[in-house]
Amino acid sequence: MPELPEVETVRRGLAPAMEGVVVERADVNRPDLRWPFPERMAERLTGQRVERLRRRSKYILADLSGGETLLIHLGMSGRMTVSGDPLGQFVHHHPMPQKHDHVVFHMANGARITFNDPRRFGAMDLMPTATAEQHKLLAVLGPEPLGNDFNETYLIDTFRGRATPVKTALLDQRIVAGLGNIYVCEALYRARVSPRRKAGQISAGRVGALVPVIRTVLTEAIEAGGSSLRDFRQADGELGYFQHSFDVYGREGQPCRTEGCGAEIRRITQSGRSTFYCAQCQR
DNA sequence: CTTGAAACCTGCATGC
DNA sequence: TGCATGCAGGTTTCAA
Repeated sequence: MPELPEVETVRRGLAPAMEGVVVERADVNRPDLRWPFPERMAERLTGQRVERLRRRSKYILADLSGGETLLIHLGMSGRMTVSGDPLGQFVHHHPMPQKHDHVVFHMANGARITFNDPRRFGAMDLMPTATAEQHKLLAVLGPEPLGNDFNETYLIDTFRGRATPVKTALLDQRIVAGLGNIYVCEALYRARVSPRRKAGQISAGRVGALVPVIRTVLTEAIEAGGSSLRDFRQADGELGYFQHSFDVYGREGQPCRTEGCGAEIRRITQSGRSTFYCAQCQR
């Protein structure tokens, strides 16, 4: 499910309940998600204070007082829920345990963080904070799309000579880390670039123009997530999933919203994923 | 090297 | 009602 904006929203929602707070207990209800949990994970978390919650791409990183960092990935269906926060920012009491509640963190401030993931494509791992960036899963990632290393020059250079469709290229986390199927479709629509176009075949000017569009699409989504954070505090405490208004994603057969267009949004399959676009506007 | 397909797993909507 | 099919916001691993 979650792309960069959703993961950032989860991080921001978890922060007030977790940062500076000791993990009193961790319930690990099964041996693995996508991979086995790290050795003695529950014990290694117990008694640790969460110093800081960070995000890298779609990963949440919790730096712990003992020098280790907990890495969390939500996969396709991972969800985090906060309950019982004593400040009353979240749901007051704890919900009934649900199917697929795989890990539960009991915080010393009374907050309870529940990780639920039906498909179990998510992951957790522990590593030394000092070398976190060298973790196998993080080392292969390209630049953050909202960071300075992701710029016009970089993208033009990286696309040069590539035969792969631009849609597939932007989905490649080694090129830019954090975009997923929804926001790639939305960004290409806004940039009026056809998802079928080969990355290396697009003019430098149009490739460069993708950079600010990607930034805008992600930033707007993060802001929408921020609004949802304020709203759901008295709701169910689930973080990260908020009301989206997409221009193309999931709108197959519906009219293009571009002024004076109205063509039907199409769905095609590219490297096994659905792509939504307007064949009229995107060239 | 690049590119594409398969694999991991459950749930839900749709159609017969 | 059951059952089969196809789809889902991700990423690694393997094959070509």
